[in-house]
Amino acid sequence: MKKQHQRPTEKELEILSVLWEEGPSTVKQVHELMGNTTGYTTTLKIMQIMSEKGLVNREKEGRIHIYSAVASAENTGGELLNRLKNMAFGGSSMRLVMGALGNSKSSKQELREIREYIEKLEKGEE
Amino acid sequence: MKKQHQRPTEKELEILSVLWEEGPSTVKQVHELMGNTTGYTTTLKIMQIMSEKGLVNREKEGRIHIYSAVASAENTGGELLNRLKNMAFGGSSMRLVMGALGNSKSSKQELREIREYIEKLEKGEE
DNA sequence: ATATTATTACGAAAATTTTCGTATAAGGGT
DNA sequence: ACCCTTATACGAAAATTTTCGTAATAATAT
Repeated sequence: MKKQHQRPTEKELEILSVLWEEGPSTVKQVHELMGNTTGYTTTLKIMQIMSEKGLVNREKEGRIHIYSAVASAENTGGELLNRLKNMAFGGSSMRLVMGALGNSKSSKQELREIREYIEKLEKGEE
Repeated sequence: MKKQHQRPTEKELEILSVLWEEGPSTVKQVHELMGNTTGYTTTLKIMQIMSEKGLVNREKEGRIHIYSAVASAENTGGELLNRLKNMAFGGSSMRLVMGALGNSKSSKQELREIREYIEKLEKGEE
């Protein structure tokens, strides 16, 4: 049995990012959305590898393949966040949130939504 | 002039993590805190490379070297968070915070602190 | 002074990731 | 049928990162 949950590499994360945003896509679509910065076969190859690793699913549709992310952005992102929390913020959610909101100035609107979300969490847990 | 702000690699981040936590340290200290999972010279080598890259400072203290992180955990972590926000959460701070607080259950105490921090942000910005 | 130990320097092997070139195959158009 | 375009397969080069072995050097102990 293959090892589950391996961390995506840099390029793999880029590709996952497109798949999360766009939903199931062909190599061509992904490649174009990444800005054609590398050769087509490079994107293809990495997506093939991702398929072998189990990071993406692959459906044959006629003569082309449609790829889709196996893990959700929330799950994969959550794991990466968790790791980053431990690496850079001493495991503190507080410090991580400060790091996330401190630099990039968020809109008042956005801040209110986040606060409301946290209030909901506070009520939810006893 | 060297390119500023290059992203640390996996291992480099591990080492930075120790330096942020412990403050300026020797190779030996870092190596032990990382759990001796690889040879001593591996840790040494990577720290030397980090020094060349400008990721760490290096002070000669007698015959040993003391390394310290150049960028703060907040800065480096903030950049990585930003990248992750774009890659996995469509650039939304809201979704990122949800990802951070959603999985790992935070204490009421922690949640209150975070909420108060956000309230402060909300007041601070016009 | 000599041996032992601790620390750094350095080069290069090993492992991983990224990139590309070329070949093969399938469709579509003429 | 024949050519042209599009898509995949595959191997291997190139680039990057990680790991280690060995040597040099300085301090410490005997």
